[in-house]
Amino acid sequence: MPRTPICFAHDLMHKHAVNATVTLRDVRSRINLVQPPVSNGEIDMNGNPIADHCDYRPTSGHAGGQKGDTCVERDCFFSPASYYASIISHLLSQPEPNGELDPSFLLPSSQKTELLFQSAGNGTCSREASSPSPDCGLINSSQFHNEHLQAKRARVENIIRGMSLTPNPIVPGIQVEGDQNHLEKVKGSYRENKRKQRVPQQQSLHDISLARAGQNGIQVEEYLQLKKQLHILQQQLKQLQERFAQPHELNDSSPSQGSMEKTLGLLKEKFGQSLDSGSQGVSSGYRRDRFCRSIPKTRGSEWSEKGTRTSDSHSLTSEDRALSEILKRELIQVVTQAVDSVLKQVLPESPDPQPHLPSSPTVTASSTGREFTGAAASASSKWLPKISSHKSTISVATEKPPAFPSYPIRSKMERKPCQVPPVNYPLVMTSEVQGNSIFSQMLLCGQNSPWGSLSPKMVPSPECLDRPWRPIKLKSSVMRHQRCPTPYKSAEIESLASLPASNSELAEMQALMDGMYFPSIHISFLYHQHLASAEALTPGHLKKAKLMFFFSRYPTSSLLKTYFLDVQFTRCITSQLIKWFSNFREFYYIQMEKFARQAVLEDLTDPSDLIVTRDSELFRILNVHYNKGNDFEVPDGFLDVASLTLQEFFSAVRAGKDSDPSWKKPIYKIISKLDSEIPDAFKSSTCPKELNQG
DNA sequence: CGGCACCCTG
DNA sequence: CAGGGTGCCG
Repeated sequence: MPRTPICFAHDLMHKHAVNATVTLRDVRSRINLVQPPVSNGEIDMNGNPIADHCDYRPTSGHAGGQKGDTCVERDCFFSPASYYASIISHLLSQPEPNGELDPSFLLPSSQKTELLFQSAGNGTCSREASSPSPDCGLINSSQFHNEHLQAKRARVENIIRGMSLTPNPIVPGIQVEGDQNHLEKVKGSYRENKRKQRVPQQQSLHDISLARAGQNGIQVEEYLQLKKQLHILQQQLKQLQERFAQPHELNDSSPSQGSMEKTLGLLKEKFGQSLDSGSQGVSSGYRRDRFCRSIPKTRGSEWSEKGTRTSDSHSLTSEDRALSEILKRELIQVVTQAVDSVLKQVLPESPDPQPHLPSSPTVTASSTGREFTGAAASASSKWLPKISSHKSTISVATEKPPAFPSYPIRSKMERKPCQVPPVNYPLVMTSEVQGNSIFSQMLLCGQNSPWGSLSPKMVPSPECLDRPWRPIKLKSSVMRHQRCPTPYKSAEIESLASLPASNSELAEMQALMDGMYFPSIHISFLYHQHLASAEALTPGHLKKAKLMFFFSRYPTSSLLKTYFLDVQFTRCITSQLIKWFSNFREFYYIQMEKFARQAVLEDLTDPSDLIVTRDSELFRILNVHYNKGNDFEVPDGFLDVASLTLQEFFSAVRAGKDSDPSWKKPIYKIISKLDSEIPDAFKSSTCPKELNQG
């Protein structure tokens, strides 16, 4: 019987839920035209008419033909051209040796949207509003705090000594010259760094915040105050960086008093000088040099997590490395927290979970499984920040290729350009932290659990919950998005550094520094955190793994390591995680086989009739298994993989291949190639907010 | 041999 | 979901 040829375009599909959705939906629609659908007799789930501009072609030879590994054809063209033109141009500009697509270019990821947005802005980073009056930071606070510093010196020495063996800290890199020792290391991640450091990002936060401030009627002073705080934080970050860098530079000799003196002198210098942006070249040349020198050695390792983890470790013990990593994360976390705090205040009217989608059709996940009109934004919306774009057309297209001409999304999806902050990144903090003085709060934290509360990688394991220094709850998944650079990276902070600091803020900074200088508490705390995080996998990890299964059926152990950063991977833990996924697959394949056999019994002939939709029983079973509570929106890509799996099983069973004891292996091989990229949000232990609720 | 995947069992 | 067994692979 003549079949409708199908174009699966799987290389796009399985990596990009949105695209895949369109393709399969389209396919399904066509199938529905040819013959009634298997289960539910309605038309296309979206109620859309059948688009007819996809050039279908026979694909996988299900009906007995031999099937290659790829099993799909890859050419599928839609209109309008605007979207696909960009795809094509991307393809042309991104020659991949293996012919694989860059998974990032279709997904409506934060990165993409952000790129769009950034390209919409102008590229300058200096703004008048960022250069307020430079005369409010002239207090000589070294005098003010001299005694205090003296008193702290011993402790500072102590921590410096303690950190003398720690590897290179993380510092937002700016330049790499002038440090041959670390040049090689930096090279590896330089590309990524460059990408993260792009000026437009600074621009975006800056302008956006400014625009918001103005729009919302927030007083300029208030805004500037916040910026000042950011500035202070940044200064403190620099101090930390230098503090890390110094022991490294002097690692031949003992962490000397000289190092200490330098650091303290630096501190004094900063406190004692205006931080006038315009004139910092003179007064801060020394600092800047030092800062920049410290960058190459510090930047390389953690901001690009992959592959560099071990690069800085020749002479370090694993414990030192672990401590270093933890410290690095804390730094990132603090910056993130500060930015969140500022944004929260600058954007006070956006506590609404989806404030910039007021009339968006993406509002609900379909509990019934039936597609909602906003399916476009559904697939990744929970995980990837939606940063609106001036070019709403492209933004929409990114989220869903306009393969459905009648899709009424465009007008509804338009957003105000100023509504940029990615609200899908929770800005959830306790009220304490939301207070105006985040530094005081940080200090406050420091008394019990300095920084520990900010650890992004701590899963609240039972042991942790009982710790006296139990962290205040602070969630921010802004951090650690390797492939989704948020607009709030250190570059932004840097851009705000041209602000003068007030006396009180300097005092706060001092206090903060003091808080950080409790070495004994601090170090032991970090070690405890580290050890605690290593012990076992928790139910939260299991749930996370299950959700990850929607994206990856065959994760490698190395991939798992990158997504379970709060787990210290022993052989046992690794095996357990691997085993989990093995169990997941087992259940998955059992269901697939079951339904495939059922379809065979029902005398279905065309494998392509077997489409797993959200309202199919098979999906329901899978969803219950992997997504109990239905609090995570299953990506469409999973439906596609499930459909293909089902079809493969169906074809095999129908062809009688199941008489072969190893008849499933070819299917496994096929499915194993359909893993898609797991959203970066999973890298954060706080990422899927659903995980923390359950 | 270790690591991994699959299978079977409880 | 974990344990244990088997088989494959580098």
